[in-house]
Amino acid sequence: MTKETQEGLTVTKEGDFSEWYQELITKAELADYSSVSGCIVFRPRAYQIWEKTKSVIDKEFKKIGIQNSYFPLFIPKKLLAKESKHVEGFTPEVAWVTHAGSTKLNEKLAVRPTSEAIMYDSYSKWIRSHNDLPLKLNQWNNVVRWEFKHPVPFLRTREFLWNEGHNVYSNAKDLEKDRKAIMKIYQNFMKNYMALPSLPGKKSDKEKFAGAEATYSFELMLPNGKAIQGPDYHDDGQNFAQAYDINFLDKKGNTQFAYQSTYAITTRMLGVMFAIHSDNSGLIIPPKLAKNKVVIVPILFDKTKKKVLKKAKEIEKSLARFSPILDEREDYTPGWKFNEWELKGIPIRIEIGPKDLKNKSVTISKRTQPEKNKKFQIKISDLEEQLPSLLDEIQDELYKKAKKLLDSSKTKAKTIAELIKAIENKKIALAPVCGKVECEDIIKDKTGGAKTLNAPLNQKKYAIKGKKCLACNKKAKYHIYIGKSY
RNA sequence: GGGGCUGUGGGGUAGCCUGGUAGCCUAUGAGGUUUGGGGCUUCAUGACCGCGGUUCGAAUCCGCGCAGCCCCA
Repeated sequence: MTKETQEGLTVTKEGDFSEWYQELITKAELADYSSVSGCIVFRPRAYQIWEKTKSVIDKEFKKIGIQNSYFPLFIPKKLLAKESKHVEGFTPEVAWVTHAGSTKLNEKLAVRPTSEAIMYDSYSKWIRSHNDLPLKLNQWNNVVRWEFKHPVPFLRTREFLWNEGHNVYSNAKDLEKDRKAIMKIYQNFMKNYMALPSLPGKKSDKEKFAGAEATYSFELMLPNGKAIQGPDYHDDGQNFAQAYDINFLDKKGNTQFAYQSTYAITTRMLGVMFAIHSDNSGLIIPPKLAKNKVVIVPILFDKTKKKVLKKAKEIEKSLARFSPILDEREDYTPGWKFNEWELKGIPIRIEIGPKDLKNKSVTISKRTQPEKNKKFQIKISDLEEQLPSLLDEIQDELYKKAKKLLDSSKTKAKTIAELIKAIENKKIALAPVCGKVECEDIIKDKTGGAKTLNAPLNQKKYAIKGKKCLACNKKAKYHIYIGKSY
């Protein structure tokens, strides 16, 4: 039980989204600013969600043969420089270690912005024959990218936590299967645990990962009309294998370069989830990710205190599998406690007072409907049995609400004028493009900063024949979502 | 990359223009009274971002630094 208490939020989600988000994060005790600019403290309430995220996804990874490992935090300069596009992509935001004490290092060390360079150095030693493949290694770690845009807790931090998976195959076909399996794991996690719908798709050449052949991503929609990228998957083809000399002897005795993939989900997703689900009373988290699914608030009057408290403790015990919090503090009024636990996002509140005792029931309030007139009664004898379906109901409501937000944000644009209008309306638009980098620059310029998000994977659904690129008016090659992005 | 604004107890603010006692709300600790949607009350704790300058005297004026926010590219 926390000892700290907090005031509620002072601005609304609709009125001032960024101020609301900042207050939500600090007042619900999810994160705090640290003395290092751009680096936050992940407080227990947020970190436990990350732990759950890790454990769910980790289990799925292991089912398809991905093993965990750990590689050094530091990367020698010469290793990082091996793949030219890769190093170009990251150079501006790499933090360097140049000294040990007062001694200057012979070769400066990068703090990993991602671990391709250090991992593939080992991979090239380990992989000799087709019998060594596939190799599927993951690490749950931290990386540092010294961005200069202003940092936002979870959404843009200079140090963040993630999984970085790096798989190696002997052929492109296996890589394709790999992509489908991994994207499914991410998508299922977002949908079933985070209660978040997302748009899977392929990035344009301009927006793809530095060094990759192709990048696949899940795009989500924040309540302020900005798209944000969720987990991603990179098809590296043979690019890194060539740069880091990862080759093997195939069955016929020929030397071949390996095919590789990298994939990640980061702590940014926590921020996306907090932002999408929460309301003006504070944090809302899906029950499946909430550690304490229930809070019990006893209503204590002098005369009935003992009886009420005794029953409350019985209930606490019987609901142990939901990790209930029993808020017995006597120096706070029930109203205070209601507000506080709403701010902190406990999915279900159980009130028990003398009136409830008489009826052998408790008063229930769902976090998704905090209004006083939405409370209802449940018999104490039915409570344990009914809680799971109540929790499912909340999980479901959250998903549906998020789906509505996403669906209502989507539109289509055939011309640049339509696109400009869509962007002004804070929407993302599916538009036909030719795929040239210059056209993306035109789009960015004319829309005041919108960029391509990703192209739906099922392109057949959107006939491209006869359509023209909305930037250059030449033949379009595919449809892609365009919007302002975080 | 360019421009603007702001740093006051743990959080939010007043005071700054016009230099002289740092006020309020909240939180925290102890007590009393209360308790079905942020109750009342007593006492206590706790702050001028850093460095330098001007001055008898600086939160206040000036310079530099650091940090944060906003707008534009």
